[in-house]
Amino acid sequence: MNPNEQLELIKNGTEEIILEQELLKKLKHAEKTGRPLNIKAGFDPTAPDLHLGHTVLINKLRTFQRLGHNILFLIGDFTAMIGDPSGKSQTRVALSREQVLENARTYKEQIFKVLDEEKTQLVFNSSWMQPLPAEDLIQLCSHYTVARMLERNDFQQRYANRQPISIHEFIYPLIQGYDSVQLKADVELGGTDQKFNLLVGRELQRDYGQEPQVIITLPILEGLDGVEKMSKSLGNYIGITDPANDMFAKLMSIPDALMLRYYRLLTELTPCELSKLEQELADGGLHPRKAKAQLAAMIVSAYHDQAAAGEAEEEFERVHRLKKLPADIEDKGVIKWDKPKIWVAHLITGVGLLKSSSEARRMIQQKAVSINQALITDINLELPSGEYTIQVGRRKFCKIQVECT
RNA sequence: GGAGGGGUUCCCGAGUGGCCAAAGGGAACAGACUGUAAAUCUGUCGGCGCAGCCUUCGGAGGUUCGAAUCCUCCCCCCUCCA
Repeated sequence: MNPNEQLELIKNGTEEIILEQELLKKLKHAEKTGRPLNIKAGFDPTAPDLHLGHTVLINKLRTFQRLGHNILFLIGDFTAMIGDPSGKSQTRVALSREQVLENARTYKEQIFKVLDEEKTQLVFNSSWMQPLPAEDLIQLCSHYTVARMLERNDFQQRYANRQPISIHEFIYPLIQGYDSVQLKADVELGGTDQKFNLLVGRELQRDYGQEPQVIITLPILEGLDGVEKMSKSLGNYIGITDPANDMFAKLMSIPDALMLRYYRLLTELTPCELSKLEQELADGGLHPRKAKAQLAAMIVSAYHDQAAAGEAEEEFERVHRLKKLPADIEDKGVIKWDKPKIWVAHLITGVGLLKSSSEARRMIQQKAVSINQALITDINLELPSGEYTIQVGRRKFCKIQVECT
């Protein structure tokens, strides 16, 4: 593929490329010399559960990989000790060597669902940061000023709002930039919230006498709520190792307004196909529910397979549209009770569907509890020995055998 | 070193002696409706076999008939000045 075509493909779905001309130049140079570009992307080893939000970037890495470039998947095990201060500021605990390696292993398992293992280089920034003498670190710090650091949006805001900023947080962008120097990165990818850090890399490379990297920022994917960015800590994520049924159901629960964005960022639809889809949705030719199910099926197929996607869709239909019991209900085994009858609330908590009998009481009052498909209305209901299928709300089910004595 | 601000139920945040299990918002959960766990509306949202009782407002004491609110000591966080 010629450099111009490559550029088009790379551009699709990106937020910003700094600078596009430089990228084109690099692509041309790579083609001429046969030396592939070094494509860098850094990940924090503290969060080894990858979710769809991460895949926006990983998919872009795959694009580069398919174009024959060299992927440097950087695990920021050294920087993890600082914890990226971008956005929220929560001091993180330093990880042990063992934990880092363990997390790295988990990363590998996950990223190679998307990337080609053979062609991906996994690097750790501790390998050059650990041995770096203090003098050199100080020297590194001299390349940047406090005023310039404070240009970064979140630092600026925190400073203005009298929120604390620790000195070591200033070092984070510097190290990230220094990683680019070490790796001689030609391109670095990151989320839009990484823009500042990525730019520091350019400046440092220049200072260290290298050709500055091109930076490509990618949109931050919103989570299931459609507002906050997808993250594990906010609980609004879809993990790429989620079971097919969960993945499908979670995708069905995104707000309609988010659908096209998910299509654009998470599937391989071309811009042309996307606009066609948008058109169909707008003129009512395509039902939003169908469009969403199709999206869900596409994504589940990518991380599981087509058969799993089909089954997940059937299951979803069964439980949520037809409101029938799911195909597989967890069997909780036997519960023994030393009285002739058991109170429903105790049964529900005993089986672990709810945490307290107060909660069970409320759920019953809200008409959310059924036993053997019959709605429970009496809060004082007591049950004798027998087998029961309990349902609380739409999503919690279990089977239990009760033995009263 | 000096001055000031603050720690409230999952989160943000009100409350400065009783009407406070604690406003409001968010999250979450449930119900209705539907096109789906979209959207919208309504409700719930510490525990307890619950019209009652018990435990909560950084920690420990104290004042009071009564404290998240007042006093004492302690712990933690932040800002400004130097």
